[in-house]
Amino acid sequence: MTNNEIETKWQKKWREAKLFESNPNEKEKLFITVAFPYPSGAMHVGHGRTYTVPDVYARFKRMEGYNVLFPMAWHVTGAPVIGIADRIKRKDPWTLDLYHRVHKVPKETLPSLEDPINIVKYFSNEYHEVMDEMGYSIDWRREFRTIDPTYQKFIEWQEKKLYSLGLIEQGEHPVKYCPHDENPVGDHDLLEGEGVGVNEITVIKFQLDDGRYLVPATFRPETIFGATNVWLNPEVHYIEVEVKDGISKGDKWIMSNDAFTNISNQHELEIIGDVDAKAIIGQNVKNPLTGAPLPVFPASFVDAEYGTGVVFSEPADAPADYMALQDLKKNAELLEEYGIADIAAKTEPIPTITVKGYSEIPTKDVCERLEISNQNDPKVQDATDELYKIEHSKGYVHERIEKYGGERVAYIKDVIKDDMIADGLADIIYDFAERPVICRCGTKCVVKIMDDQWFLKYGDEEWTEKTQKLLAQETIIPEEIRPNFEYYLDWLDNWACSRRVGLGTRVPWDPKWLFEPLTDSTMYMSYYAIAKYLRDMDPADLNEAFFEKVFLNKDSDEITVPAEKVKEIQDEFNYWYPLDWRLSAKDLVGNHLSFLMFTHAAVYGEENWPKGTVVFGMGLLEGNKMSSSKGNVILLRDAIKEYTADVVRLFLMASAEPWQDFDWREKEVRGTQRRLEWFRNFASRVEEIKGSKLDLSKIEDVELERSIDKWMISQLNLHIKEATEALEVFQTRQALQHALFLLKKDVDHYTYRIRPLIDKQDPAVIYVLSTVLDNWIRLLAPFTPHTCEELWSTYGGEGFASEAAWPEYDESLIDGEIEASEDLVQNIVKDIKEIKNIVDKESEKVHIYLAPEWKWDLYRIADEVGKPDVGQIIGRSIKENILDDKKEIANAAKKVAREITKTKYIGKIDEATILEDAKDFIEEEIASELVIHTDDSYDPQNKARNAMPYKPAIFME
RNA sequence: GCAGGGGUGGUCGAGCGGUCAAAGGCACUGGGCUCAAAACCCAGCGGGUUAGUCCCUUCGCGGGUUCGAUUCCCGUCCCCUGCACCA
Repeated sequence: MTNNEIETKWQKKWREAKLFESNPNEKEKLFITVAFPYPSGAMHVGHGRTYTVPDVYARFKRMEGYNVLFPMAWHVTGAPVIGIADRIKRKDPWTLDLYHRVHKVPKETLPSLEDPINIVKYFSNEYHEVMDEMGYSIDWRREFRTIDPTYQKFIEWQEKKLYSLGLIEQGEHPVKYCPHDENPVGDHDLLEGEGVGVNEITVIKFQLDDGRYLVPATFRPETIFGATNVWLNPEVHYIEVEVKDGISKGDKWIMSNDAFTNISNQHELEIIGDVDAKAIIGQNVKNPLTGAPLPVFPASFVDAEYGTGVVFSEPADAPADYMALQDLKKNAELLEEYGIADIAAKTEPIPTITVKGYSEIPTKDVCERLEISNQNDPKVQDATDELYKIEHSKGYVHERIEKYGGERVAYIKDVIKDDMIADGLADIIYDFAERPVICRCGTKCVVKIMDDQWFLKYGDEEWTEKTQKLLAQETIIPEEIRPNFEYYLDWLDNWACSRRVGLGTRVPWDPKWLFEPLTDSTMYMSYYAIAKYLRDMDPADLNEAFFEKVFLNKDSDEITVPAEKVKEIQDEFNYWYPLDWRLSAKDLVGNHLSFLMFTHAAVYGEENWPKGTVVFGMGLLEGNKMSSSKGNVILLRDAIKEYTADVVRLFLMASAEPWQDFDWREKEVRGTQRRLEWFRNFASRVEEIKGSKLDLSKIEDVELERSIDKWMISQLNLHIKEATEALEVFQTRQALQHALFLLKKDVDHYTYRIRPLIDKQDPAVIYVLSTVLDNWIRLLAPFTPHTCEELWSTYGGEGFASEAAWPEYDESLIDGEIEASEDLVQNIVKDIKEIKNIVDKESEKVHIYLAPEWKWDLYRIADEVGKPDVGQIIGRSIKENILDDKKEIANAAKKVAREITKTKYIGKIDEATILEDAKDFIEEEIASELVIHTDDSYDPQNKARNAMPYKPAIFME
């Protein structure tokens, strides 16, 4: 049988034994969940890590005696698959290639993915299979998809609950939007413009004499006091529109045709007709705040696509305006064409913002310093950035300006904006911070205002406070990210929770909307707890009254389910809740994980608040970020075929802690594979050494005499202890460091040490190795369950390894003296070898001298003093009279003072016995005869006085 | 910009007041096993020096606290992640 076949065999046995179907019982429960996948593509090794961590923990806890529930389901809600299906339907080559080549969907299956439902079905089925192939200990009876009718009933209840608590309200919101798809778009829907923000821009209304408005858009409403003119670009197509809604209703605005495309998604606008920019240039508009007449001038830097395509000029603080004004004054042809020579000559920057380190006209300083030549010079952007930043943070409104003069820019700009809006002098539009923003369908995106959007009020103060309380009582792993959570909970504002397009559950009180995916996934752990009942029930029975009773114990006569059934379901919920651990990736801290906390805080009492959250890092592939869309992934299924599930699991758990980024490097994976192979070989070697059938359930007890045997048992217990403690807090890497790598090192050392006994069927060796193996199989069972089951059954373990008891360590067997003993032996060997290396002549006999009693006293005293204080050490030693020769004491004390900070003092050890015990080994290692002296009766070269505790003196003859 | 995290040897990555020239892996070097290779085992892996020693340099950079700092404090430079309507 190949290793892959062995794995399949055990998966089948587990399934047949219903090993992971968890029902309430008298044991202590443990409920662990991990963010369920959105199955829009194949599972890769990055996902593998995400789901292996909870599995390892679940298996570990099961072995510790807990009744563990580890469920799984499919988050199929949302819009992305709609877009994917659409692109497959349109035969978009990039998408087809991605799904065929990267996600490995067979060619003949591809056409069926034109239906979004089939995409999520196809991949959730695949996920399920691959999770089985990975050996996950999931209770599949609780599997569901988020569009199952029963789940939708649950979501309806949940959201109505929040609605009734006043935590959902209606409002308006700007979103990135694709006019072609008629749907808001997220970053992953974009061809270009990922991460581009949406900015709010103030539109200031400058009225022409005929009553129409030029409507420049600006980030800097405070510079309105320095406005000298308005710019239009004669090359741009302008139109006149009538505003049909909002605070500017009835206004007639002039803007660029390109701007209209965007703004018409935010305001209801009616096109009146084209406008000839040339006819307006030269006319005057009125500064809405000061009433001053301002001329309209031509400028080429004006971008038709940005804002409104109209710009007001503030040459004192906007470098582009300053340069455009300079350019205009020099351009006789233009001045003549529009008959604006006189007025242009009179137009000068007006000091408006004062900022330390700059003159009254900061643009002049900057443009001259950067040697900007004209308005289309790319350096204009640098100048603008510099001034915007410095004036925003350190600028003040000029003293000459009434009402706002002397105020900080950062503070007053919003005041000025709000004042103008209140007075009907300004309005708001939204635009992208950068362009272009292009949808995957190829259409340019716009900013649209969704005005009957539903919001979850995560900005609500009381709710936030309660959620902070929930967070405070949770265990967060790693603890360092707690401040992140605290920050996010406060920062989160109202969340648009409804969508028009996608898969999902309809808003019960406003069915044209669907709940978006981050909203219908905040409480499903509750659903898991009872899912095994609901799957066979009639959705019609799952009314609000039912859920209120099950989750919140509220009685009602509207419950249609038989009372005893309700009771059973309710009991199960109460058994599993609260959730013990929630696991999810780092990038969900600011939304999903926080939302989960909000929802639980709102709906449940403290007794049902989640108790712990674990946050994951990302996956790298040979040092590069893993990404399906870039094709830079290894599919989990391929990895299993290549290396087996156990190797994949082991590598993922050993290469990094869960919250760190791991790096899938083939070379290291191969190394892991060899390590596991070594472990299997070790098991068979133990049987070989025993010389007869190995039965781990019947290991014969042996009283250990040799130090090295005790040492091995001590190390075993130490590693069990360390691994257990690490695993308790999800440190899978640290746990494996002990449970596999360091233990292996020690076993290597042990077998090396006892190698002359290896084929002598020494009872102690057999006992030690059998005991190691017995514990070791169980220690690794959570990580490499298939291999461990196989070894367990081969070598006589009882029942499933998955159900065996987690190894217990015996603190009393972890023996510092034994450790020190072995160190002593190793150091002697090392020292002798080193001396042999330096002195090139061969020696037949090596004498070693042990430290006399009084030096041990000295060491003890130094340890009591605790710091390298030679005076104090000598003083105390003399007082205790450890030796008559005070000079000797002083000499040794100096040495000890230095040593004491480098050695751990564990008390006196019986060096003579230890060395005698290891004499054969040492002699073989040094290839000489060894003579151990406890006194200096034979000491021709006077070496004995060098002896110190833990460090005998050496004389080579 | 705001917030959070981080800079360790050829490399990945532990350590977070003394036991640290710094765990473990990988790479590399020497040795064993073998006809040979892989695997496996032993040893070395900053520099110099030595009867097992000691010295110098080193944990981004510069200061400080301490008998003692990779570990604590201050400053400084650099890097990564998140900043939303999206799974």
